[in-house]
Amino acid sequence: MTSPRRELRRRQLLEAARDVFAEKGYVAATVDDVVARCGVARGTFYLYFDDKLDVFGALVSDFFARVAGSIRSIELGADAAPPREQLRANLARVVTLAMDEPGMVKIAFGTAFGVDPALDERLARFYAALSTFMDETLQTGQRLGLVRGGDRRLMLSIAIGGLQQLLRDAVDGHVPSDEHALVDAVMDFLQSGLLAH
Amino acid sequence: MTSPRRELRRRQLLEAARDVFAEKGYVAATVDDVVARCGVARGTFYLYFDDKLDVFGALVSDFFARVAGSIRSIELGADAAPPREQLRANLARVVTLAMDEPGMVKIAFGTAFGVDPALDERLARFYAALSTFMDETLQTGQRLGLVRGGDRRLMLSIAIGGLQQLLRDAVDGHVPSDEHALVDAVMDFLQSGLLAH
Amino acid sequence: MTSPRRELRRRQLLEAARDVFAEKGYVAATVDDVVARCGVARGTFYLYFDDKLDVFGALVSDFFARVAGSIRSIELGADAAPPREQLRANLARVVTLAMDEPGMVKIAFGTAFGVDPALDERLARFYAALSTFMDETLQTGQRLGLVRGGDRRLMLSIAIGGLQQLLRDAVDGHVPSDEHALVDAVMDFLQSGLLAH
Amino acid sequence: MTSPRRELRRRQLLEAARDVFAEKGYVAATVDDVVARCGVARGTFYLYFDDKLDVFGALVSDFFARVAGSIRSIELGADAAPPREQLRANLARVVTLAMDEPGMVKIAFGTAFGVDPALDERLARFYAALSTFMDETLQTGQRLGLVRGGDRRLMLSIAIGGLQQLLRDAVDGHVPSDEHALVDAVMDFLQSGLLAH
DNA sequence: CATGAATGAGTATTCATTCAT
DNA sequence: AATGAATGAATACTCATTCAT
Repeated sequence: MTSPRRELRRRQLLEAARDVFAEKGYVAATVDDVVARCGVARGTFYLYFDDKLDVFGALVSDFFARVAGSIRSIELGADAAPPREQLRANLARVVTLAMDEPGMVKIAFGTAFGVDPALDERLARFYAALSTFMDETLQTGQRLGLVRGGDRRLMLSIAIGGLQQLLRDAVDGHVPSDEHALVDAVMDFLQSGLLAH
Repeated sequence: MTSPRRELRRRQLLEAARDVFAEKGYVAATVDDVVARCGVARGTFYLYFDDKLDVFGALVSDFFARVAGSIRSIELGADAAPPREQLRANLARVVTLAMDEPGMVKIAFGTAFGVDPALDERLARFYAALSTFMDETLQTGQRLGLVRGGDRRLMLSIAIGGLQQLLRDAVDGHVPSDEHALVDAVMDFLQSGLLAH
Repeated sequence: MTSPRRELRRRQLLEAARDVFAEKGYVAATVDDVVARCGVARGTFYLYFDDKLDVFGALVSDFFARVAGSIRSIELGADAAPPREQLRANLARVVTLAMDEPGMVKIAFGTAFGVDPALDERLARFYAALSTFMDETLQTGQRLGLVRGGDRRLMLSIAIGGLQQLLRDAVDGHVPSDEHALVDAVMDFLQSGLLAH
Repeated sequence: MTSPRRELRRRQLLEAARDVFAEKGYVAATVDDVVARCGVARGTFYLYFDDKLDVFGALVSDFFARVAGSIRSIELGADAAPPREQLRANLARVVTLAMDEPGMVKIAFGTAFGVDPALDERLARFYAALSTFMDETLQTGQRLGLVRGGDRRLMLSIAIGGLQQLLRDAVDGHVPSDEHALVDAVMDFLQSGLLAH
């Protein structure tokens, strides 16, 4: 059904779209840009995707899936690593993934609402899924006394926003993109905040 | 030069633009939407602004100025309030401002990059200014031992990103928008991070 | 509200559209053709009409209204002309109208179903209105003994189809377009059919 | 030359095309629709037909041939049936054919002019052929005193248009499609027109 | 000051047709 | 014979901006 040739072309288009979106943003990017980068004709694009939003969705949903897939549940067994180490390892995987896919970081975290209602809905779904997932994690953490008390929604909003911005800035070269340093910075923030004690 | 009448009309247009941008986003918003909301003709818009980007710039630069203006330097004199209280007071003023101008929060923090190179540059300038301003504050804080050590750019990226997201979520109704609760949440984060001790 | 200038331009566009539709048919006609014939820019068209279908609708509904408006009810008063004369006069007015607007005859009677669902609906509404109107007339005629008995729907289908085709052929030059001859031909058909007695 | 297998496939494609054209109209119908209904690949279509217009032509010319073939010349021999009966029999055969092929009625009588110049020409040729054929019949009828006098082109235009419309309406369900009733309606019209005597 | 008619560049999308496999 | 991937011409529609009145 999906011949290897077809699969290859699809992948080519996805990569081209990713690069174009990352460079010019979703709105400014044209289907023409994408096919030109692929060296195929305009119509070819529509053999693989319904429209511009469809590629965007494919790109973002795949990226979010990989992000989610890189996060492991914190194990509490006697022979498991300390929770804080597991958390750091999760963070490290996410950071690595992000640094490996700078384009996707720009796309997934830099595409604003309000451009296209259909796009909005799509992004909202992704964020909601991510949020729910993280909320459950946090809830468990609180129950186990690993996470301090407080309104989880507020804590999450700040934490996710902070991580997003850090990754975005790293990708844009505004802050150093050394993975270890990034992970440390986040861990420090999560452990101690910003102020001296 | 600027008759009061002219000033009034300009302000009307600015408010209309703010509302339209907040509702539909910069890209989807049309000059037509703006003038329709004002009850003036298409051409009138161009008597007050160079183009669409010009209103956007006026809106955002004014907002950033007000944000910056609401922040007071931390005083260390013997009869000054404790630094932490001053920090909280600053935060409170920013949060109040943001909750008073939900539209501007959406616009300033929710406008996508990549829509228009000129717009990108404009937004980048504002963020750079904000970042520089905060960096100086942080630097002072570190020198005085009020802020823990660490790479300030990383710390700032996380803190600013976290605050932005929190304000955005509050404005969008994703998290409760009680000002006191928001301030507390940020203060807690700055003081203790997320993890239990 | 509708300035005379605006009204003029609208009329120009309507006439251009009518000519283009008549020459190339609804499908083959492009908005470009229409504006080119008017010497205005592409966008101007959309200041006056929602889209291609909108002009078509305006054209056809106006034409049907004029056709309907040219038909007078048959008067039966003592001092009224004989019904057959009144019928002939009605027919003559319709034929005159049609010969004055050959383009509209082509458009109204030569645009097929199946091109565009929205178009279909529009045409169907017009035909339904015409049919209802004629049916009532026929019903009255039967009651008064002026029209022979029989299934009115079938009689109408044949009569309307016959008249339509005659007008179309006259407009296309397939049959002579002398108005008097056309009226006579239809009257003869209505009175005696085709076969000798 | 034409293997039975090839012939079979061709027939499949023709029927699929007929159904698709009847459902969506010539313009809206796509080659894709046709091959999809056949379960063959896009390219296969072009192994049997030059292009879209070619199938249309094959369909319509075949249908017109069958219509023409169902009409017998009026015999005048002493032992022949009365001419009026022969006329009715011809009519009955045409109506039966039409009701057996509702799709073809829609296609042949319901395809718009102006879609494609080549298609226009093709349809015009068919109508011209039908018209010539009928004209000769009518001429004979007039010579024999079976048909009343008058301009044959006008009479034909009305009669053909009336029959076409009746068949179309029957096929579309706008009028009852009982074959006997349809034939009677046409015969009545040909014999007596519409008005009472 | 204000108007609003006019402009025209810019883009997503469809689909008949070809051709290498 | 058959496939189906690829082509690319063709078109409707939007909207920021200008300018004559």
